[in-house]
Amino acid sequence: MPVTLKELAARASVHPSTVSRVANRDPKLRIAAGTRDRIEALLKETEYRPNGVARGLKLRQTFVLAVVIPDITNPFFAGLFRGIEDGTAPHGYNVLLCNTDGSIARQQSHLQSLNARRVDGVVLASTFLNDPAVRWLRHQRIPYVLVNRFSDEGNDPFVGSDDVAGAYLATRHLIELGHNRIGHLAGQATVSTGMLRRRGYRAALAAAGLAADPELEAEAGYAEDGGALATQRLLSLDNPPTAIFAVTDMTAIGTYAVARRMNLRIPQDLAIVGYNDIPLASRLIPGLTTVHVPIHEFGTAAARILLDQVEKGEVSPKRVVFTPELVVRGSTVSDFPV
Amino acid sequence: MPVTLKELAARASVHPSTVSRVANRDPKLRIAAGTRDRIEALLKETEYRPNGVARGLKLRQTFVLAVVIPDITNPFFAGLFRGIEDGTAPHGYNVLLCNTDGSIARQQSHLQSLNARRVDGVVLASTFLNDPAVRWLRHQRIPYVLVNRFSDEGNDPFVGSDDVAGAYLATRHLIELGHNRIGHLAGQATVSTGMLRRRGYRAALAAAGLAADPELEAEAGYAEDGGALATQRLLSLDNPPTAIFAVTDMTAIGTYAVARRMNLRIPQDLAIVGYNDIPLASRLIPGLTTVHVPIHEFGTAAARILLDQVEKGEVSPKRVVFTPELVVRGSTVSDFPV
DNA sequence: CTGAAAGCGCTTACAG
DNA sequence: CTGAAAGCGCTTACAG
Repeated sequence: MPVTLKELAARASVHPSTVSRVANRDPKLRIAAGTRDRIEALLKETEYRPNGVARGLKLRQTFVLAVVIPDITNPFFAGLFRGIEDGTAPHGYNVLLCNTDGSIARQQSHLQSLNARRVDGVVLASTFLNDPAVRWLRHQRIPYVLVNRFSDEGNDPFVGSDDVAGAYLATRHLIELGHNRIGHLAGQATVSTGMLRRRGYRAALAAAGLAADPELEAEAGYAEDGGALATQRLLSLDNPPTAIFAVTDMTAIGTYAVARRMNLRIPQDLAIVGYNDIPLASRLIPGLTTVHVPIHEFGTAAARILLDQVEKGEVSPKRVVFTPELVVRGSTVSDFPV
Repeated sequence: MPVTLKELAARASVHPSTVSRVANRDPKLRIAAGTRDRIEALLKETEYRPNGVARGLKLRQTFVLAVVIPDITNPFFAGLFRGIEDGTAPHGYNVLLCNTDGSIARQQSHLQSLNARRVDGVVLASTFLNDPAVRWLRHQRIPYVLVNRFSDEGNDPFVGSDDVAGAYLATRHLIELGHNRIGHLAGQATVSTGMLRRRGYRAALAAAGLAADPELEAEAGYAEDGGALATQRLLSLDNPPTAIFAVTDMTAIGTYAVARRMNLRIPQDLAIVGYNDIPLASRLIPGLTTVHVPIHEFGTAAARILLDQVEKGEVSPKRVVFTPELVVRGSTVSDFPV
């Protein structure tokens, strides 16, 4: 058992409150130099650190935050987590990690548990459109920030990228390369990134005077498996696409797997563009052309917004929206240098 | 502010202790059926959940665990974390994630902070040989389990694989393919996996009657960068290796990058074997031959050991050591099917 | 200048 | 069968 304030007070023959004030360097504490020295020596000797649980109860602040994401094995979320940890650890916070696997039920059960633990704030990166969980967070007055995906247009603290613009860039790039049958591996229509990237894809087609063909849009989700299945569907069309824009890099990796199985050359037989620029994207062969977003900065920006709420009680929703950039690699341009 | 026991008690005209007993389904509580119904209705209506902080203070159990790892962006640790979460969430625990980036100082500062928070237990996957932090955990009587790496031979709760055997398998595989200049990208000598995999590598050479050449062992660490640098060193030898056994898959990925830059064909010009079989290994082109360990099971096994200590107070150190298996892919065998 | 007290929200051994 | 009390370990407004 670690030492308590009471024990220390007994050993120093002072009141526990005095030890507490010395330990917390209370600036308005006037105390005899000898007493202070005695207490400080004791503090050092015993390596006293206040019990965080008791402190949390009294102060109504736990210095614990939580990150709720679909899946940490997706490199996007691993990078995001690092950004959040890097942004909050210097301020004395620890971070709980909760994976939902995209399940609404698991998300809600995690949030309830986090609320019972009185975490100081939540980073939510697994939200979907019109998410009741977000209303619930608001209602419970739990500080939160949404990352990457939003729930309702405009009203929540949010960090993300301009998904329409990013998808537009990706699609226009393929058009400029001469493709006119461009498939889209779409995210879920119930998720903002899915909806907006699809919108950007369509907008780029329209701007180029290409007709939108519903057959070329295949719901694929955000993981490799879904990407592979949807790719197969697109490639088995009578008039298959020559290029694919995938809603995320992980989805695009599913396309790589199918292309390989079918002996299709990338990009000669099938060009591919992803989204996010996870570290893995540049390691694929050929490298994956993708829309770069600053993943780590998503995390640090979210950390800042959350800490502003927790520590300064800022109420006004803040939004940080990064401008995405196209990164061209070998999956769209065949003579791309290694 | 969430509702408290006291408020509920006032509304139900009973004592808070009675509400507490109903909420906790105290089996030895005798109570008038009407009173119980009234209280239960209130509990449901208000969605009462006891304040976890207060509960933790009273019960001396927080239902919070912590995972300390080098870096969550390394897929090995992401998979490990999922195993731990999957093994502990059903029991009502949440898990704090702490990254050390291999820094001893950060590891120690994290552990101190976790101790102050009174986490119920710690999974430590960032330990090195003779780690004072492990002695400290023992001394503080914080339940813990080491994963993948151990600190002192034999005495701590531990989950890992037989590193010597795994490295032996990897090296023997290269020998059987006819290689006799086999380089080793070694982990740190201060980390058990580094030490033991090097030992297995040497043992396989010796068993085949091949002389160990110190020049062929290059300290590379556990990340891509170190792997790339060490590979360059090996390949610039007068008599460079024709094959490389890397201490981890991530290290091996550094070798891929160098091979690509130098226009070396894998495996014809340079064969490569990794360790861990992270999901990425099979996605590389060619696929990475590697030593498979059950990453997710590392996590669930560690969870079980930790929970046994926390909930049953088991003291005897438990060790779970998995037998690694070689997975052959295209990085060592050129006609390996896709 | 320092101490005593109250209280954060629970749980549970003890009374009645 | 239910209630009252103590106490987990802190912090801080208030007394003296």
